[in-house]
Amino acid sequence: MSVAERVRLIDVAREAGTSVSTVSRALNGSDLISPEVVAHVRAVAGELGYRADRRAQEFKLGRPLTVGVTVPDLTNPFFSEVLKGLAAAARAGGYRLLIGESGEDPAEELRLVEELVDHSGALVLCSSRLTRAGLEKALALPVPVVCINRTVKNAGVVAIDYRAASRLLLEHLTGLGHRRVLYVGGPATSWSDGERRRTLRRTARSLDVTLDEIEGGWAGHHGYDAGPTVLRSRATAVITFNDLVGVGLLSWLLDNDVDVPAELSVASYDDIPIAAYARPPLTSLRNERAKLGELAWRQLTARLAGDDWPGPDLLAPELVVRASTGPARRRARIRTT
Amino acid sequence: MSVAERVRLIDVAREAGTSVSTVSRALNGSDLISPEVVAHVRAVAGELGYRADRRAQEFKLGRPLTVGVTVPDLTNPFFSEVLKGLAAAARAGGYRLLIGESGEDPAEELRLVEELVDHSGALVLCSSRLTRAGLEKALALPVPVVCINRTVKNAGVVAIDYRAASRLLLEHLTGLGHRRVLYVGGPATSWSDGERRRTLRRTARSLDVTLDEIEGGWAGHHGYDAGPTVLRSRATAVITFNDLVGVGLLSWLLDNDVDVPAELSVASYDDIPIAAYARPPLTSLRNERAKLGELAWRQLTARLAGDDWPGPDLLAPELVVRASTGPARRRARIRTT
DNA sequence: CAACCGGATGCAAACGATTGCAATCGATCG
DNA sequence: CGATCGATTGCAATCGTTTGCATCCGGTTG
Repeated sequence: MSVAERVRLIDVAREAGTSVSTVSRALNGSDLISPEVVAHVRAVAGELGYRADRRAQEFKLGRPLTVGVTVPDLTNPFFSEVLKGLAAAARAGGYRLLIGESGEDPAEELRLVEELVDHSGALVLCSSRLTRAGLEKALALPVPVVCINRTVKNAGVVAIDYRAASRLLLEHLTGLGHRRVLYVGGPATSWSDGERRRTLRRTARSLDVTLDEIEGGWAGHHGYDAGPTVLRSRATAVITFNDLVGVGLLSWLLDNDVDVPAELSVASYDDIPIAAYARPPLTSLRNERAKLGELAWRQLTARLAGDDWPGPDLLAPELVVRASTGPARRRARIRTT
Repeated sequence: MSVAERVRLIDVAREAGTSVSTVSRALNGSDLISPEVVAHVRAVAGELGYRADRRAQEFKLGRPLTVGVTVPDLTNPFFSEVLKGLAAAARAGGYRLLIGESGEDPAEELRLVEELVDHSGALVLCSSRLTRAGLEKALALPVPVVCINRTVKNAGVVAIDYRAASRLLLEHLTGLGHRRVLYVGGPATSWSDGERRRTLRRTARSLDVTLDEIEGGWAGHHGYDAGPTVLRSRATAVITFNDLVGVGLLSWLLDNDVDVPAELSVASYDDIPIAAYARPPLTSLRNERAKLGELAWRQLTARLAGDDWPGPDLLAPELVVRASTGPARRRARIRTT
């Protein structure tokens, strides 16, 4: 049963007693063919279980119906949801998604891009970790490129408005009386980490808040491992690169009897589902990730239609306040671990 | 810059002063061509930035270098990690992955399968939610199909050994003195939920444990929403369909001052990363998800090489005991919420 | 009645790559 | 010195589909 012979156009033509051109036109809904013939051909095709060979089709038509996408990490819900939105939009437009995961590695991402471009008519780079030089190379490829969460010239750009995001976070914290805040950073290759730092610094200055920064990463264990350093710092509130890091940090703090938020407030970016189920539930910045994917598709279709790139789309986030942030207090004691 | 003209084989041939056949052979490493010509052609191709048109290549070769995969939900880390393993293995074999998400919907999955098969030379159905009839249809398609976490005839099968899994869980709980256990189920369309139930019942019987079952789902909120029902039950331990549900349930229990594990033990399947960061950390069954993907690829290559399907691959899980399970106690009180 | 017309259909040429086979060349051998 | 041989290279067919153009047909018109 499995691995049967493929039915081709010519088989349908023979069975229907017509030529391949007629069959092709009938199936593709050309108005050059008489209705009876169309009906007959359709019937025969259905009977024989004909399915067009998409490879031959795409080859002949020359225009690939596939969009290549890269993400740093498939297991991060942020990226999965962007993909969800993008996939839905692309599918509605008759396109398919070829997904590649770079594993947070710029070199691997470049390899991936070169591979994907051979199969796709367009490229979407989600939170690209490429170096500047790598990005140049990608943009020189003979297909349109959209970047999600990375601004770049001569490409489509869809990003979260980190300026607004950082302002929301810091205003929330200063409103609670915090004057000293620690940022636990993300991967050095991440453009959005850079943006978070830049906008946090700038906003901190304007709000007269002292901002400290340490290195972190993108996953739960990065947050957990940052625990001791966080505890030693003199900040009364912590902002983490994303919720995974935030949840990891919370876990360490609870393991070490630090009362959140009484002793230390924690807040983060992204608001992925587990943020709500963390202990204590994590204050975070909600963003419409699926919409990022949708907008990327919109930019792409505009470009594929021959227009110039529209301007960058910026998505404003929304602060979801939960129990992990509270009024600033004097730190109970300086501990060492 | 963007959207430049494609360089074709004939352009390289012209520039190099040879024929297309020579160029093709030179680039593909045929030993029929003299080394100097190979070097020259390679140089010219590089200079011109030639990249083979994969559509033409695949078309001509007839064998698609793409594998279609369906998953119910991209945001579930379980599936992402299976994809990771599969993608890595496929890539190493020179294949690409076309990924489709069904959104836990059997009808959508069927549409997806029919779409993917047109673009792929093989199909991997990950935790397929297809109905029996739908699955029959998929298996009748002219490509080999591998099912992950679903057993079926005339297809490759890779699955987690739920019999062993359920035994590990229940033995752990009975070892702690639990005699009445509640299972919070998953989606009705899930084969693996059925397996979990079946093996739990069977093992419960042999261990003389009373097993109750309620309906649940696949996501955190399903666990959270099950909270009241769980609390009303007379069980001293709960097993949830997966960690997302488990974490959601834990969150509800903590919100409602139920002491875990003193009053109620909670354990689960899958051991995704957040299980370790939950409060309390969740006892769960670790499985090698990436390996599931790898094995699926192995089955596929065997089949593509013309062999029969090898037998099913079963992966034994391992119990990771954390703080969410503890000795059974008399329930403090029956509460109503 | 011949010329014409337009709708319906078939013929054949593409698309870009691979590959069996024939052609070419210089060198070797009898 | 001509035949032969092996190593290279080019010619041309091919994959399945789409599509411009020619063809064919019956019916209408002058």
